Amino acid sequence: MAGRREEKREDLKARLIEAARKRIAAEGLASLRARDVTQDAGCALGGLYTAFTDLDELIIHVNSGTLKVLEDTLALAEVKDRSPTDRLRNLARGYLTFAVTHRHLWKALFEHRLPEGWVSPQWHLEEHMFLMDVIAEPLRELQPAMSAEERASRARTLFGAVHGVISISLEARFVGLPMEQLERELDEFVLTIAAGSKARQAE
Amino acid sequence: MAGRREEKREDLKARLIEAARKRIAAEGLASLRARDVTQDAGCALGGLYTAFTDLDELIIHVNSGTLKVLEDTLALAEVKDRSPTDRLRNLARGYLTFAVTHRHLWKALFEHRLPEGWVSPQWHLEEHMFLMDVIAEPLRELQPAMSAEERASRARTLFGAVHGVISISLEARFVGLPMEQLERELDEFVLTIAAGSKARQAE
DNA sequence: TGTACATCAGTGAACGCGCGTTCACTGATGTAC
DNA sequence: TGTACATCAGTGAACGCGCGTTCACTGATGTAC
Repeated sequence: MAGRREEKREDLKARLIEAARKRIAAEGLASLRARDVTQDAGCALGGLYTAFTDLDELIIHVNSGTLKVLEDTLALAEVKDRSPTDRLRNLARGYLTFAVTHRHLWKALFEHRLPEGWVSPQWHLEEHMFLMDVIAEPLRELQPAMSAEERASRARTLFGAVHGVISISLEARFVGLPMEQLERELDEFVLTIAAGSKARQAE
Repeated sequence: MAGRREEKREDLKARLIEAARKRIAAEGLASLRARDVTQDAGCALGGLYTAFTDLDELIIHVNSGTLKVLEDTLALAEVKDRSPTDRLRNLARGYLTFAVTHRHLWKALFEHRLPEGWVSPQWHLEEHMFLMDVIAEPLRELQPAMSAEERASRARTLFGAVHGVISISLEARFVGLPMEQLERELDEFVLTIAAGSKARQAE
């Protein structure tokens, strides 16, 4: 049983990540405190620094988990045998659903900034790629003539636009009614873009 | 000369706002420190609290000024006698130019959060409205049948989309090439939306 | 399997510091005569 | 215009506290025989 130590270590890491995840989900990234997390995880304050180098590294692990959940949500939304336009619409809807149901975790993905001069580890940067790939996929069908590079660029634009529309709506204090209207607005928005792309491609 | 005191007071306020503006422009909102600002403004630390209730109020005044500059930039970009589509494109370009040339001040508009439970004063909230009005204006020509309410909603969506596209591009670390390509991408994006809107309206 | 020693994960009190805000003081502006 | 007093803007040292991180210690896990 050579792995008793490593086993405990992994368990502690997992508990810390889970505790941080819950805290962020409940109160937002800005309210995350090392003391709260370690208490929830059932270890001493210093324990955090035996499992991770610092709080930022812990947050990166939480964000990593959030991206995986997002990935699953979008995979569910994608339904292979639909038209590319339908698939883009479903991706946008899936993203909206995700943003609404995991509001704080979703915001944490964009709010977290490393201290000046630090960069996220490569493995985490790569996790962001899949999002772009998922969007680029229906685009290929919509505009087969487009180069992979252009498509990547277009995917980023499209993501930025959808993200922006959703952010600005969820940011607005007056919550309550929108959701349904927001979904309609978003649908129309994505359909317009998709139709525009198709029309241009047909020229 | 009954105004000597008030005059000095206004002067101090102006110096503090200007100092804070420069600091934010140079280093970003997150690095703003009361000590730096008061030193730059040539007053004692406590002086800030005779002119403003706290640092947040000072930041609101900086943001207010930033919105005015944005307003001017967009007014210049608007050129009344063009087609509504051209005007929308120019607005988007103007917004991009503004974001690029006043990167940190622009970001500060969105980064600044009041402490839990506080709200911006009404006069500042109203300053945000003009942006939506400016966008809604060309939309009216594009879709005369649309209700004012729908138009407002659509203007917000459009703003969110353009803002999102620009944000995600400027956020990406690899600065350098984009700008021109970003402008082209943005142009095409806005034209697609405008064309889509027009097509739908014609149905 | 049992004993003696070595290692190192985990502890939590203490450190350290950044930074917004306060407050007793003072000197410039305003008022009264 | 000049003098005596009152006010209050502005000063800056001190406060206070939140909070991430460290570090001397200890007890559980691992190793050697």
